[in-house]
Order: sequence, then C-alpha cells, then structure tokens
Amino acid sequence: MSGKAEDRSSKKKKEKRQLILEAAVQEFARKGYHNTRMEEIAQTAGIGKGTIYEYFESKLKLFQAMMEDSLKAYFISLEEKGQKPVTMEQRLTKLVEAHISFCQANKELTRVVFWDPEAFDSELRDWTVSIRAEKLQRTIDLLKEGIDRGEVRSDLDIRIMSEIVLHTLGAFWYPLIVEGWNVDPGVIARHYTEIIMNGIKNNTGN
Amino acid sequence: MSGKAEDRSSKKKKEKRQLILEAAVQEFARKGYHNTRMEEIAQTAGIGKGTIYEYFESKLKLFQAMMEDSLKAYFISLEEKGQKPVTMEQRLTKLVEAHISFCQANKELTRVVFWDPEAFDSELRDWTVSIRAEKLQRTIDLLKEGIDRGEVRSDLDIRIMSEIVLHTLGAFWYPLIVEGWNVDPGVIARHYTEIIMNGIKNNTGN
Amino acid sequence: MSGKAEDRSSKKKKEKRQLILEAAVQEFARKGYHNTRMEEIAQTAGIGKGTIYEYFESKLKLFQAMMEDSLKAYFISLEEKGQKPVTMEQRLTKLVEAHISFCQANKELTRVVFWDPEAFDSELRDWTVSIRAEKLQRTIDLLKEGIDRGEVRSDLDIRIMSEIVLHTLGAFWYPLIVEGWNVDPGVIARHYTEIIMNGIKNNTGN
Amino acid sequence: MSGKAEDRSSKKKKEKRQLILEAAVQEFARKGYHNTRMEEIAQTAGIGKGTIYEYFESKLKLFQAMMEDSLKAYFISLEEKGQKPVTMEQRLTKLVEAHISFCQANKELTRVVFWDPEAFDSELRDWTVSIRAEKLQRTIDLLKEGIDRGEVRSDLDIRIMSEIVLHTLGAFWYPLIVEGWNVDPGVIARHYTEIIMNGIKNNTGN
DNA sequence: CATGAATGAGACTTCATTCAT
DNA sequence: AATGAATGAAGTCTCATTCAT
Repeated sequence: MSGKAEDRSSKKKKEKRQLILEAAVQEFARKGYHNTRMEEIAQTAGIGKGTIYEYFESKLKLFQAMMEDSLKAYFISLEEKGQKPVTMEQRLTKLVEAHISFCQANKELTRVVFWDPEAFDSELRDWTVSIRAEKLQRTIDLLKEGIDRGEVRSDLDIRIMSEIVLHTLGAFWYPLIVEGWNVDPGVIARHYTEIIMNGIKNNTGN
Repeated sequence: MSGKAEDRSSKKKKEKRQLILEAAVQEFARKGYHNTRMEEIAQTAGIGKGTIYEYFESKLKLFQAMMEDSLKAYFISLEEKGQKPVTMEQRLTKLVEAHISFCQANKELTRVVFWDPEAFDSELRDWTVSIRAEKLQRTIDLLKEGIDRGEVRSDLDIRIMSEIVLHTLGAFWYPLIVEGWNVDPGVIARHYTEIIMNGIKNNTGN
Repeated sequence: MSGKAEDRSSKKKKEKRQLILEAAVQEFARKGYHNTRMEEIAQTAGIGKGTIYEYFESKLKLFQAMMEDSLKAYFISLEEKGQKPVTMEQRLTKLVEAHISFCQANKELTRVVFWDPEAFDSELRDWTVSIRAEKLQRTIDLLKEGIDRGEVRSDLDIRIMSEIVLHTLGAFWYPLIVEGWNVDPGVIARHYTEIIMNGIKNNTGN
Repeated sequence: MSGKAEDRSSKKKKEKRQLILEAAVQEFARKGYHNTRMEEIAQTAGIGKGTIYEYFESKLKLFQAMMEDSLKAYFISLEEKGQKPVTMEQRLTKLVEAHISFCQANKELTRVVFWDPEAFDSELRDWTVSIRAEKLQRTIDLLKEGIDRGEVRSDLDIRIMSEIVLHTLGAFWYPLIVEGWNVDPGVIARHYTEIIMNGIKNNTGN
C-alpha cells in the first residue's frame, strides 16, 4: 500500500513520461507495434489507459518518441566509449564493442530500434531513412579519414565499402538478442575488426 | 472484351492462385502486413474480395504462402547461378551476384521477404527462425570447406565469421531497393568478395 | 462409375427435386436453418450447388417447400391410420399412435417440422400460424363432436381443453427423437388416452 | 437533458449489464438469434455497439447469459407462489397459475426462453437439455409423492405420465403470447388441474 | 491531473446467389 | 440442364481515442 503510494508520489511530472516510454519499449519489443494495445502499455506502466494521452498524442507518436529516445541513447552510448582511439583499427574495435555492449544492456530496446519498421507511417519511415543516411555518412567520413591516413585501401568504391562496414555491425543483433548469445563484446569486436580490416583469406601460405 | 476473355481463359485453376500471390507481394511490400487490407489485394489482383478465400484460408495463411513461395524462388535462383565455381572466392562472388540480381529483379518481393517480420504470429516467426538457421548452417559449411582447403583462415571463430559473411550479404538490400541504386551486380559482388576475403586494410605499404 | 451414371439417369426431372428436399430435411434437421449452408445440402444430395437454384428460388423457399411437403406427409399419415374408429377414446388412441409412428419413422423430418421456427421470415411464420390454427380447429371439432355424443364433458372451456389435448401430443417428441426412446407407440397411445380421458387422479378409494 | 443525466447516474455498473440483457430479450424475442444484429441490441439499449462487448464476450455468450438469467427468474417465480399447498391438486393448480402469470408478465422473455433453440451451439444445447432433465425430474418427484399419498394413480408409467403433465404446461404459451389471449391465470389453472386430474371423459352418465 | 467506461470506424470473414461454361 | 468459381453484402468483433467524473 504505502509502497504503491510512494511510487505514485515519486513519479512526478517528467518521470511519468519516462515510465510510459519504458513500458512502451517493453511491449513493442515483445509483440511489435500492431499487436500491442495501448491498454497493455498502460497496465505495464501501472497507470490508466487515458493517462498515456496526457503525454503522447497518439499511439504512433508514442512509438516515434520511443524510437527517438532510444536512438539518442544509442548514439550517446557509442560516443561515450569511442573517443580516445586513433588508428582506424582501434576505432572500429571500440565502435563494435560499444555497439555490442549497448545491445546486451538494452535487449528489448534494440529489438525495436533495429527492426526495420513496417511501413505503417510515411513520416516515421522518412525519419528512419534520415537516421540511416546519417549513420552511413559518418561511416563514409570515418573511412575517408582512414584512406587519407593511408590506413584504408583506396582502390575500392567508398560507398560500397561503407555499406558493408556499417551493415556488418548488425550481424550480431540476432544471435545476441534472439538466441541469447552471451559472448564477450571484446571477442566479437576483435573478430569484426580483424575480418573487416584483413579479410578471411588464409595468407599464411599454409 | 476479347482481352478479358483471354485473361479469363489463361487464368485457369493454379494461375489464379499465382495472381493473388503476386498482388499480395505488391501490396504487402508497399504497405506492410497490417496496413494492407484484403480488399486492396483483391482489387490489385482484379478479383473480388471473397475469391481470395477460395484459395487461402486467411490473411495470415496468404502471407505465409507468399513468404514460402518467395523464399523458394530465392533459393532456386541462388542455386542456379552458383554451381560451377570452385574456389571460395569464386563461390562468394557468384553468390553475391546471384543475390543482387534476384533483389534487382524482384524488388517488391524482397522488400517483404527480407523484412524482419513483426512478431504478429508465432508460427511464422518460428518458420523465419528456421530459415535463418538453415542459411547460417550453409554458410558455416561453406567456410569449413574453405578452411579444409586452406583457402580460409582457421584462426577465427567460425560462427562469428559465418554471421558476418552471411549478414553482410544484406548490406546491399537497402540502397538497391529503397534508394534505387542501379549498379552492376558484378561490381558489388567483386567488392564484397574483395573485402570479405582481403579486408579493407591498406597493405601496399603506401 | 456405372453406378453413379445409373443414379444420374434414374434421377429424372421431378426426382431431383425430391432428392434435394430429402437432403434438405437431413441437413436442416441436424444443424438448423441458419447453420446449414446451401453447399452442404448440395453435397448431401450429390449434386452441384447451383443446381438447387434450378428447382428452388432461394434457401428460404427451399425450407418452406420442405416444411410444406413434410407437413402434408404428416397429415396424410394421420388420416390413413385414423379412419375407422368411432368412439372418442378410440379416435384419440389412433391419433396418438399415428403421431408416434410418424415421428419414429421420420425422426429427422419431425425435428424440423415441429421446431418452432425462429422468426426468420414473416411469411413462413404466418404459414406456421395458419397450420397451427387448422390443427386446433380440427381438435375443437373433434371434441365438439365428443361433447355432442355425450362422450366428453361439457363443463369445461372447449378452447382450453382443445389446447391441452392438442399440445400434449407433442409431449413425446423430445424423448422419442432427442433421447431416442424406443417405446411401442401403442403403449404411449394408451397412456395418453387414459390420462386425457380419465385424468391421473386415483379414484380407487385406495 | 436532466433526464439523460439521471439515466446515466442510475445506470451504474451492474445496471448496464441488466440494461443490455433487457434489450437482448426484446430483440431476440422479436427476431430470433440469427436475425438479431448486435447493433440493434445496442440501439435498443441506447448504447454503443462496442459497449456490449465490455459486458459480454460474444453474441453467443450474451444469449446464454440472457437464457440463464431468464430461467432463474422463472424458477424463482414458480417457487415463490408454490409453497403453501398440500394436496397434489392444489399444487398443480398453483404451479400452472404461477406459470401463466410469469408468461403474461414476461411475454417477450418467455418467447425466447421456451423456444426450442435452433441447434446453433452444442454447449447451449447441452445446457437446455440439462434444464429439461431437471424439470422432468421435479415432475417425477412430485408425482411419486402423489402416488405415495394415494392421490395419484399407480397403474400408469410414471415417466410417460410425467412427460404429459410437464409438457402440457406449455400448451398455453402460444395462445397467451402469440395470440395475446388475455385470460385469468386462475381459470386456466383450474382447467389444467381438472383435466390432468380427472380427464375429459364425461362421467355423469349423461 | 488521472481514469476507464463508452464509443464507432474499420477489418476480417462467411455464404447465398449468380452466371459463364 | 448442371456446375462451381466468383462475387460482395452483411455481420461480428477489435481497439485507438474521447470525455465525464
């Protein structure tokens, strides 16, 4: 009783918005956008159905807000852990490590964020596209710098190279989240970097 | 009139099923499962709403059938073009080429098939998971053979390596389908193989 | 093959109408009007769905025709067995006997005919009402004659008396048809007559 | 305006369920189960279509609930008026009187409740059968007691006798409800008892 | 602010009926 | 005459959103 009362009082203004967003992540992650009912989100959040509408215009807006917040957290997480390194190899390693760590720490969240959202809303789709474009541009910039420094090959099409480097990052989401792989981010990061930098060809002359 | 008559006669039995499947691919691709109404599929197919139910039990069954048929076509397409080559490098190249060609030739279809389907149905999800597992196993087998032949490095974790090799294939779907890239499959295939086999590191000592 | 062909050829014009009616009785009896689909009737009759419409305008008309035919058969059956007797007691006995025999011989049919049809159609309802009115009038006439002959009490309201005499006839339908009572019509008939004529009161002074 | 407001406030919680049930009785009685649309029930109840589903899972469940409630009311009504009498004759008289009174007071309701429901649902049918079995058993018990006391003949088959006594009760439903007979329950009750107890035979030696 | 009962647009699905073969 | 593939009107039920309390 008092516990619930305390919960109530501690959930002041802005905090309730957060509460809803967390419930939304959980529910949307488990069942997808269309199979999640507003009432379920409300229940998970421990509030009334109508209250959600005090903080979000509609189901779609709630979903969008959740995506934005989540991606923001993702990017912050990447930046936090990826500042110091200098060589391309170190950068990539740190990037992957940060990515894997984030995924492991926010399983439910990434299940939604890295889902290619069903085309249920053009506005949302446009936004997703722009996020993707930004990610790609960052990758291109990264590789360009690598080329300038002589660390990266200059004989390949930079766009194609970037698409591969970027997209490969997602290779781990499925085993990590869905299958529950419980590997060390460092191990994956080293494999990723090794392959992307040196390929899988056997050069030992063996 | 004669045109319609011809249509009728040519759309015998099995052909109408195909007609519906094609309409379904188109509509599901454009708007996703939940935003596509059975009536729209019917209209696109040029038939009545009820007719769909003569061929498919329900909307979900139609979707499943479409997925199965599409993936079957995809795998057949891969196998057709990937028989002759012997070295690992040649195999990967052919594989990517076939993948890209299929995507380009079936833009709408791949938009649905390679979407991670929203968790709207557990049966469908299980099936998707099993498809994924099969793809991964094939990749693992491919790389094992390469290791045995001394073409592929043996110092990397084969599972992680396989996940990367497999997943990277999907790197081109977005630019090809959504952005409408119109590149030569061969060029992409060569880049893919080059990077996966040799990495992006500059080894020229430049 | 030849068997089916023979069936076909032997089912000439009017016979196919009968075939459909028999199938209709069976299906309507088992599942009721609304839960019986035209296709099921067609299948039971061993013909095509569209053929029914060659003989009956609509599902409702088919139902009506089935009811009419069935009731006609019922009344004929009653008359056949109820001609000779002279006293009221003998008449009632014969009547019940004929009624029971008909029910036992046409279980499926009576299941439909004696159902109070759901008010799905005003025309049908009117017809049912008129049938009922006729039955009642016959009963009234029967009892009037009995009164005139001094066989029946004259101190009771003839309408109420008639309603009871008539309605009681239906008391046996449920155990006979639904529960599958397998009793001798004569036994029931004697009980009915005994009770209706003499009541259940113990007059033995016991 | 104030009227509507009053309605609202008076229709709290449980009362709306009742409101829906009353509307259901009315509509089902008038048009039968299959010809009654949920929307019509809603309109009659003066509420929205979806509201019904807040109180009842489905159309069928609503129908079942209505039947159960109605029968409960019927049995209560019978028991209320049938306590004091001692002789068999008095009992039967009271029973019929109560039955008739209930029918007259709940015309619409009895139109549904005493309809032999079309076999649209096996669960409902089973329930109906069990109700019937219970009614019959009560009648058998009643007559057994009468036999023990020497009030009822012991030379008749008790099952057949009971079926007749029970079923005859229904003889008045049609004229009362459908034809709108407006007779005194006492008159009918006396006729019923007189006939069932003493029969219709003229014993005056006239 | 918070609530949840009430709402009704909208989607799937059924099935009597039609009509070209 | 017989057929059964095709049709689309109609009905049940869901669920995002509103609004009186």
